[in-house]
Amino acid sequence: MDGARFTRVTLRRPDLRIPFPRRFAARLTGTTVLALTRRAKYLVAALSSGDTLVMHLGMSGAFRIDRSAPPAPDRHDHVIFEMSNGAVVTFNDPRRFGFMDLLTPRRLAAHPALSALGPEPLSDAFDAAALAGAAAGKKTSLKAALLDQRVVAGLGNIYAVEALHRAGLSPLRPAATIATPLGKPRPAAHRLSAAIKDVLMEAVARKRGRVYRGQRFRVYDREGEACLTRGCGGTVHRRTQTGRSTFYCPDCQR
DNA sequence: GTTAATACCTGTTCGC
DNA sequence: TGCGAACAGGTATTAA
Repeated sequence: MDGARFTRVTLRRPDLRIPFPRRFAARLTGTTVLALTRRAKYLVAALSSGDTLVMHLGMSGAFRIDRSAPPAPDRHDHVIFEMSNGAVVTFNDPRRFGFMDLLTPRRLAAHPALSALGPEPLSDAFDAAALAGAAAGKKTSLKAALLDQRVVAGLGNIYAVEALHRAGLSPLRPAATIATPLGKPRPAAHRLSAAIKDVLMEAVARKRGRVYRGQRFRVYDREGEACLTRGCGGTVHRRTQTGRSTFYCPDCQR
């Protein structure tokens, strides 16, 4: 998409999860994509107009790229970008949990979610020290801290649960317990930061990110089943934390 | 300032 | 079989 220009933008409804900004299509049309990047779970397109197109797939969103005439849109094709290079980019989102926004430089800099994002989990900037520093002093649970995008960017419920299980850490323990009073990493912070990287790298390698149900995890969605930790013999439990399902083994996750 | 709870949305699954 | 309730996800918003 880099270098391509929006020749036509079609909105097939006025909103996704939230309304499109005013004059969305008009402000995009004629601008060129200077760079397309990702930050946390956001897709970010820097535009020749100076604005920034921010896109989020929610949980069921997907882009389809057609190099020739696209098929007739179905009822979940919500946005159609026709590009100067001939590509037609269609955003499809059955559950409509995604969203798009078009930010001026001023609004981008002041964006409360984007500007406060923590480090990318697969980057060198994310390690035990960074994790411990972010968790130190927090009053919330370790699980809730992992879902806080200011602590680590882009981790979702399933992989937070999987990483805690792999690290042998209880999701219920206070986040601050992985750090010393001075914010230095305890052994738990080393195990957890490594587990997060492992879980994400394996997920990327599998390239099956769209399949949630039916996919087998080590602990997620396995309530009542045997814990898979070697030599554990425990049973997977389930509970709700901050409105999201947590799966864990009380025997091997401390 | 921090943390928790709610709203948003609809395809799928579950229980009666 | 059919129907309605519950559920899942991430973030913006509101409340505590």
